Amino acid sequence: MAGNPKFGKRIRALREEKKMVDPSFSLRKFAEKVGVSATFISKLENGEFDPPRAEKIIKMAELLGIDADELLALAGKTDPELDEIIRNEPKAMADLLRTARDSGLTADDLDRITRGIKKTKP
Amino acid sequence: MAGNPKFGKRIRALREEKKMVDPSFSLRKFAEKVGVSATFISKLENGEFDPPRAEKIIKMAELLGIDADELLALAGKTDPELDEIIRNEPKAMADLLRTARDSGLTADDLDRITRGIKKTKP
DNA sequence: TCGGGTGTAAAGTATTTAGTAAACGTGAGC
DNA sequence: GCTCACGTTTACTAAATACTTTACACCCGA
Repeated sequence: MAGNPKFGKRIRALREEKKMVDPSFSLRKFAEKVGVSATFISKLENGEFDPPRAEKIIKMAELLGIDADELLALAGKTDPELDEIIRNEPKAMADLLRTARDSGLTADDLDRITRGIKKTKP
Repeated sequence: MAGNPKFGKRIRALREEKKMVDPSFSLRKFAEKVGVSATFISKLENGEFDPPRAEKIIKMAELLGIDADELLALAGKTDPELDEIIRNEPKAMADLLRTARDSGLTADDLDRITRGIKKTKP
């Protein structure tokens, strides 16, 4: 268990912010909502435990009102659902992703492509 | 260890094919090249062991002359490199992938997009 | 007929992952 | 000055992952 300070700090910051307006976001209550022990959240927020599995990170993102994929990325993980999508068309998807990387596509570029797909394939 | 018959059968078929022209593709020699024990390859090919980690699957694909991403998909895995690409732009990438899935894009559709990127972003 | 190479089987194991339970010190409110 | 909720610390651990070692039976050419 190496720990991930960045992830921990992010969770703590968001949770404390939420706790201001909603006291049910104490460490213990939050832990219960996520489905882990209070110890785990404490160590996690202090960067002493590694982030939990994807499923629980997604739950945390939900509770804290942030984007799950961003939080997963911060944890060094990926939504298993995305891997499944890749596995459905491995060669073409892998090619697309590597090309996107090698061409230095920005988030905006990617969004444009996504909108293009939605437009032509309703 | 549940085992994965499809993966195992694929490896065996490809290895035996290779062995026809190159005797250094015996089970033992192949195992050594991949970096695992002969037992492991035997059990793997008989669908009694789960596929090894991505790194070794990629090595197998190399040795057998097939696409690594396809083989990884057959193993129910994804090249960690692809997850890393996603993590670099998590929201936009996740959006793109889910949109591709929901719009039912085929491999050809994906290839067209990839070619489009290469054309406009040299 | 025996040494070497083939694949297979039984049993075990190191490492990693993903956490837990229980006790502890601290301050806030009654 | 008691108690209650807070976050923290110490000390583990269950289960999964990713394999290995050793020994076996079989066949082929010398």
